[in-house]
Parts: sequence; structure tokens; C-alpha cells
Amino acid sequence: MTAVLVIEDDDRIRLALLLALEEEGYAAYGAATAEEGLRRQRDSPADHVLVDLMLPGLDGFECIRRLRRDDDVPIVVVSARDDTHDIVAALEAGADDYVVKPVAIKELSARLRALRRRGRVVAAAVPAQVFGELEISAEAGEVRRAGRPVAVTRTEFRLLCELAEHAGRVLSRQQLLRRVWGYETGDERLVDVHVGRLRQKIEPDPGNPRHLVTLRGLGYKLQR
Amino acid sequence: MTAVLVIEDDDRIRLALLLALEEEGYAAYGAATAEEGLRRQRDSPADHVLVDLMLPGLDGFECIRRLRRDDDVPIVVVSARDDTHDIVAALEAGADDYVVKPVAIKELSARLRALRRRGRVVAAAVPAQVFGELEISAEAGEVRRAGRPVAVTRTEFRLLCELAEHAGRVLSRQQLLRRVWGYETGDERLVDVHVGRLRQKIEPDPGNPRHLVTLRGLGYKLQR
DNA sequence: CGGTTGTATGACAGTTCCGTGACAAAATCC
DNA sequence: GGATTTTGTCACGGAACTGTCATACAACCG
Repeated sequence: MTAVLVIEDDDRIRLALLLALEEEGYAAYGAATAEEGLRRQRDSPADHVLVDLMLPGLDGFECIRRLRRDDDVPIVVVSARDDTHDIVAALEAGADDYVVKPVAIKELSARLRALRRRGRVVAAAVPAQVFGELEISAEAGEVRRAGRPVAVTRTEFRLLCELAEHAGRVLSRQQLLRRVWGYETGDERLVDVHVGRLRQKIEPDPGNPRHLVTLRGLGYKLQR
Repeated sequence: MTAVLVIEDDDRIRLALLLALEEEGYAAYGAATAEEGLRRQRDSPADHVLVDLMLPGLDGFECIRRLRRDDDVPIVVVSARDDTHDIVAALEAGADDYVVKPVAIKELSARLRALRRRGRVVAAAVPAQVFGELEISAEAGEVRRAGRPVAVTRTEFRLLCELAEHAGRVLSRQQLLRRVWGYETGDERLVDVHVGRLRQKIEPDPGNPRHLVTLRGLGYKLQR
């Protein structure tokens, strides 16, 4: 169950939001002040936080900054003010989205889903990734196993980076052909061959791969 | 330099957006149709894509779906229509944000920054559906029982996903044949066999299934 | 309770899918 | 320009998977 914390001082709006969110299948709970919201989020973190900008005491911007300091939780501002300065300031403070009241609950729900999806995306520009005794440094263009450099070719390296970028997720041979080779179509066996060669270099026992595994009928994935 | 692709058929709006984005320090370039945009993104991927919904030929929704199929690039819809249905549909199709024209360039820029920041969050946890001690992760192409990976075949996996997608509801053998195998008609015993094999793997006591249960005369369902 | 219908399961053969070694073309190095 | 490395193609063998069938079992019904 996805939990949502709503920080909003207006009782009626807060309650309406909570009800609507519960209707959508979220576990929703509220806080009337920034201080209370921060405390609740610290004690039992929600998966999303909705926050109003105009709050008594600590204002919404400061609330966002403090939430963001502790946490990567997706923050959505729900504000009555449709003003570029507010929007920019809120996003700069660390919010992920900004919607204007009154907001359709379906839209809000869709935006929360989009944020969750986005949150899963692994960044391309991670300096070095570690998979057990395997290290991949995209910037240095280098692969190490147990601290020792491994000589991989350019194609193998690109393939490995592509898999590392989506670590834990299956990539089909088609996707790999497109992303690594730029082929729109082509012989999928090509992928097999390069995966095989890569395994010879990075897996201690290439016959029983531990990181670069095959998912029969689906494709390959790199796992920790 | 951050590159942005703008897919928008109205020349004046597109040029205005491109100029404004360049002013903000982006490398911006445009496409007047979805087809052209998809091609450009495939040939030389941008870091962000802005897309209008009303495009000649292939419409914006389809364009989003195709972009998303190949790529994790952040997609922002820039549309003249402020309509909940459009917003929800666009986000469901795979967009990450939706802004209404006319849009302040500062806001757009702030939203792009927010998306980049969000994208950097490394997601260790691949999302999974949970049924008691059973976990199903479509992205990882993996099924776990009590935390331990279970090897299932592609057909079994598809079958399980289909049942999970309609968790708690009965699916008839006909429906499963159609959805999992794509058969319009066929021997319903086939479903039994695969359900049986799946039970051997995911149920602690396959003789007394707790999650993947039979509803005599109706079909099968997956329950928590 | 016996008949009927619906479901579970083991065996099996045909098929699909994957890993690998060999080899030639292409690229790179020196 | 020749040697070396890298890349892509091919073919083969083996492993894994799929669908069919037969049989046994369980649930339902009058």
C-alpha cells in the first residue's frame, strides 16, 4: 500500500484530499502544520508528500527544503497560487511537481504514479557501479574484477554499461541491439555471442554466471 | 550541455520554445511531426523531450508510448488543453510531466531541472507485486518466494503476470488462452497443465494451493 | 451411492532457445 | 603494409520448454 502524507492547514481541503486519496487506494494521513508534517515523516516515512505552500509558522518552501534534506521522498506541491515565481521557487527548493488547486484527484493520482515510475530510473552518469566483486567505471572506461582491471573491448563495454544502467531489469535482445548497436533489426544471436565473450572475462565461472544472467525467452540482466 | 528535443507542429510555438530554451542554456532542436521526432530521438537521443499532444499523423499519446518503449528519457507534455482526461492519459502513456500552454520558460526550465534531479535517484528496489510470501517483478523478470528467486519459464511467467494483474478476480481458461497465448480458441487443458507446473514452483504445498486457486467451473484466480 | 463432469499430474516427443567454437571480414595498431 | 585484435556470421549440440495425451483423482448431482 502506498502511503501519502498531506501537509495542509485548511481542515476542509486536507480532509477532502485524504478522502479522495483513500478512494484511489492510497493510505493517506494528514498534518496541519509543517512542523507536524516533518515530525510524522521522520517517524514513519510516507511514499509521497503533498504540501501546501501557505502554512502557518514554517512555510511550505522551508518545509520542502527540510523534507528534502532527510529524504528522497517525492514531493508534490498543491497550491492555490498559479504563479511562475512560486512554481520555480518550489521546484528549486526540492519539490518534484507543482499542481494548482482545485486539482482533479485523477490527475493527482496519475502524477503520483508518474513520479513513482520516474524514481525508479537509474541514472546514466553514475561514476562507478559495483556488482559484487565487479566494478564498472563509465567515466574511466574501465572494468575491474576483484580490484584487478579486466580488458574488455568497446562493444563489450557498451553492452555492459547498458546492462548496468538498467541493473536488475531484463533487457531483451532487441532492446540491446537497438541501444548498443543502434540496429533497428538484426540477428539476435549477435547479442548472445557478445554476452558469452563478456562472461568469459567478468564471471569467475562463466558456465554459471552470477551477475550477467540469462532469462530464457526474455533476455539478459545484470544483477548484484 | 543538456539537449532538448521539441516535438511541436506549430512553427511559431516551436521556434519560440527553441529560442527560449537556448536562452536558458539548453541545446534545443525541433521536429514538426511525431515521426520526425521519433527518428531524431533514435538517431541522436536528447536528454529531454517536450511534446505537443495535437500532432498531425501520429498523435502525441502514441508518440509518447513509442518514445517510452525505447528509452527512459524524461518526457514533458506541453499542451494547450487543460483537461484532466488528457493529463491522466498522457501520464499513463509514459509522460513525466504535463504543462499547459502558454508556459513560462522559467517554469519549464525549473520542471526540467526537477526531472533531472529525480532521475538521478538510484532505485535499488525494483517494484514488485506481493502476494503473501510471493513476489512478482515484471521488470526484473523474476519471481521470488520468501525472498528466494524461483525459476519460472516464460509462459509460466506470463500466466502469473496475467493472473496478478487481475488479482482477486477469476479468469476463465478462455480468457487466459487469449491473453497469455494469444489463441482465439484452443484446448483448455493446456491452461491446467501450466497452472499445475506453476503451482509446483510457487506454492509451498502444491496440493493445497493458497494463492493460485481453482474455482471449479469458472477458472483460476490469484489471491493474497 | 453411482454416474457425470471437471481438474490434477506424469510421461513424452517435437520444438524452441541458448552457449560455444570456428572462421572470415573489418578495424586497429605498430 | 603486415600483424593483431575485434567484430559479426554461421552451424551444431545440448538443454530447456511446450503442448498433447492418458490416466487418476475430486467435486458435484440427482
